[in-house]
Amino acid sequence: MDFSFISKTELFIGLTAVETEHVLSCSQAKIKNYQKGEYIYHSGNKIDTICIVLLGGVHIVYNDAWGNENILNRVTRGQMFAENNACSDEILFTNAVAAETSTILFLYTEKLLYPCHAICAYHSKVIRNMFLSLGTENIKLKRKISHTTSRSLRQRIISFLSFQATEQKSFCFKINFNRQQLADYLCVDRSAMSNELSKMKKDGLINYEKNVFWIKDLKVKYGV
Amino acid sequence: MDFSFISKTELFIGLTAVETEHVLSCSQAKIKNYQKGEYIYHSGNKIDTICIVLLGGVHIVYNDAWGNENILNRVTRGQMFAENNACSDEILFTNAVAAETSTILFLYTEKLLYPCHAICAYHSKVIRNMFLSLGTENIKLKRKISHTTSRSLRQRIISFLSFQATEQKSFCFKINFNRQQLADYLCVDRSAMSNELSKMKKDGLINYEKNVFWIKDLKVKYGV
DNA sequence: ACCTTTTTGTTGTCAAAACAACATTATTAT
DNA sequence: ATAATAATGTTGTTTTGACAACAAAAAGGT
Repeated sequence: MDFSFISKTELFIGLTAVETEHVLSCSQAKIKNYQKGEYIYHSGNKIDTICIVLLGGVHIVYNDAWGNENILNRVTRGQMFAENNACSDEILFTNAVAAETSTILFLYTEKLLYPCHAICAYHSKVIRNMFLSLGTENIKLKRKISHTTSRSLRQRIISFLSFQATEQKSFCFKINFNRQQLADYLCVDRSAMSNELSKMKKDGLINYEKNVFWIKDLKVKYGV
Repeated sequence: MDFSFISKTELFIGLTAVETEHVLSCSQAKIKNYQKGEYIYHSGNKIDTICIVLLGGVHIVYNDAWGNENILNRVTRGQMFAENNACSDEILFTNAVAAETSTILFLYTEKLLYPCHAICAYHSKVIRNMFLSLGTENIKLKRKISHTTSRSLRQRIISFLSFQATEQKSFCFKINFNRQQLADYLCVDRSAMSNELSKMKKDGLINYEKNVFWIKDLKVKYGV
């Protein structure tokens, strides 16, 4: 393992190669190789490791429930990914796919971020709480951004509903927003949104009754 | 200080009142009282403390460069605020104002989140890096959301330019996006944005030349 | 200097979505 | 049960901003 290189990445800045090696060994870091196209993680799952690209490149890919694909980001050598999910208990809403033959370093949050010698157990718990808080909030913010970047009202709704389906692991699910709250969340007008929902129902894309929604028309592939 | 209460807040979950007291004393936590309307922090500054509301309530307020005010959030008893800025080196883009007579607990990030006994100094550095990373990302995400929640193109531009002015502490500043990048960031069409910029120039709100912008006409309110 | 490519600005058209106003259906209280 | 209130759906009008197509200016290369 190239500790010198790793010690220059964002997470290990300030540590020497030797110190980095020490941390990695006591954190049970793991390395794995991926062929182009192989999945590193899948949307809908939870993870407990931070990932760093040692070789190659990774695409962070978003797939909605109707199968539309969108590459959100390309992560290259030295860059970290999945760190927010690794710090929270939220499910992933993207897939990570090797864009080419790649080597990925996996670091267990549990080992890496919570001091190994529990000298100051109180602090350790506070640190844990804080990471959980920041990580979780980050995920929620990213999710909101991903649901509101589309310029079209229908796409925003699709994005939101797709996530609900993923989260609840079912194409039939209940949402916790009322219409006004959902409109606010998606940054759109309530009546326009209601109208668009009607149209989507007419078009056979979805069905709903009150706050229960069904995603239909799934001839199109879903989530791989 | 009501350690029992504090031990039930997000940051101290899992700690007993006694453990919480221990952490707070070794973290040099400070308490301060505020009258209604007093500022707890100001937009444009940096902070090194996490804040928790012990009594009263706090408004997180956003002011754009033209003076329009917008209450983004109300933080009540037991809730934490400013934690992301405290974990990053980014400037605040909101003000925190006491909504009523309030008591605020200030916790130094430095003392609180980096273990007091430097038994495992390597880990300590990694933790620091990780907090910096998560906190900074958080701020950037929030900033983007705040610039894109407005439904109007002009308001989005105003929001973005206002922040630039705050960040660069000047009503004349250079932006690091080209037009296409800015449009992507604000989730709008480039040509529509260019057009709106022209109109804003005609309306005397701003002036610009290439990537240098001036905010003008600071008396006029907009978009009320 | 010249040509090529990229970036930015301008204009007109059109569709999408905001907005307004009201109808209908739930929900809650009395 | 009935009235009152809130939430949701529907329709028509108006406005905004996306989109397309092109012009002008700037940047980069030879």
